[in-house]
Amino acid sequence: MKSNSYLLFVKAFGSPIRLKILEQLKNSPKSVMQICSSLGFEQSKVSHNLRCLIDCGFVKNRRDGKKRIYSLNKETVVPLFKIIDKHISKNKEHLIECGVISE
Amino acid sequence: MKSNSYLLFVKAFGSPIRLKILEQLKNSPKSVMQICSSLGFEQSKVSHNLRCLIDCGFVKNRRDGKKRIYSLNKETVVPLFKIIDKHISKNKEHLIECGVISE
DNA sequence: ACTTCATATGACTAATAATTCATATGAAAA
DNA sequence: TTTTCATATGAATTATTAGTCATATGAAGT
Repeated sequence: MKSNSYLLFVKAFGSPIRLKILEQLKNSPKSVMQICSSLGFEQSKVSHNLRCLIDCGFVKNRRDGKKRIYSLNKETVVPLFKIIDKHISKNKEHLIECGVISE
Repeated sequence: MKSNSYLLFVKAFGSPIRLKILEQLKNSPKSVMQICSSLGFEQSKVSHNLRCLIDCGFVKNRRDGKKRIYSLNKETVVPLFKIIDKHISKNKEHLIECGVISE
């Protein structure tokens, strides 16, 4: 069964903060501190979540002196966002009422 | 910001059991008990998660006498699975090592 | 080599989500 | 109209995930 890799994918993706990080990186590659300050999050919080995104292949990074620059794996993330956009625009009214959300 | 609807989407999608339910429905529409027995899960567990999938627009249902038949919103779910498949096949070795997974 | 800056990581705690259990609802058959 | 079958739901418990804090690492400059 291929659920295990699927699981990996959806769990990594299914998180508010990781979603926000991906949205940040959509525009341009960024260092950890850049992400922190634009989102108002702590460094280690962002680092932990970036690790997860790296592990699951949604982002990659490269060293730049002392910094580390993170960028999107666009091949996966861009079409993913497109599907979500489409789904949301087609189901807007309905989605408001869902009970899973806490934030 | 559109994070809120995105959030809704990714949280609903980012769950092992909901993923498995969606995989079941990929083949054909099913009643709650059919899903239960093919996955070996309890009825209320499945019902709760189906509610979430309904709320977020991934599945729809219709009554059939005493039963209720659930089916996929293929327009969203099928392309979603395609992207995941592609991502997994391109990142197979790497994905194994990810630390987010518990199951 | 030591200090600093940028990031990573581990362990603990806090927040959130999933599961269970008991019960409710609602359609159909007796 | 009551019994049964199929599913839904609420509340409480348990499990999982995220966040925090302290500390480690590692590159670069002094």
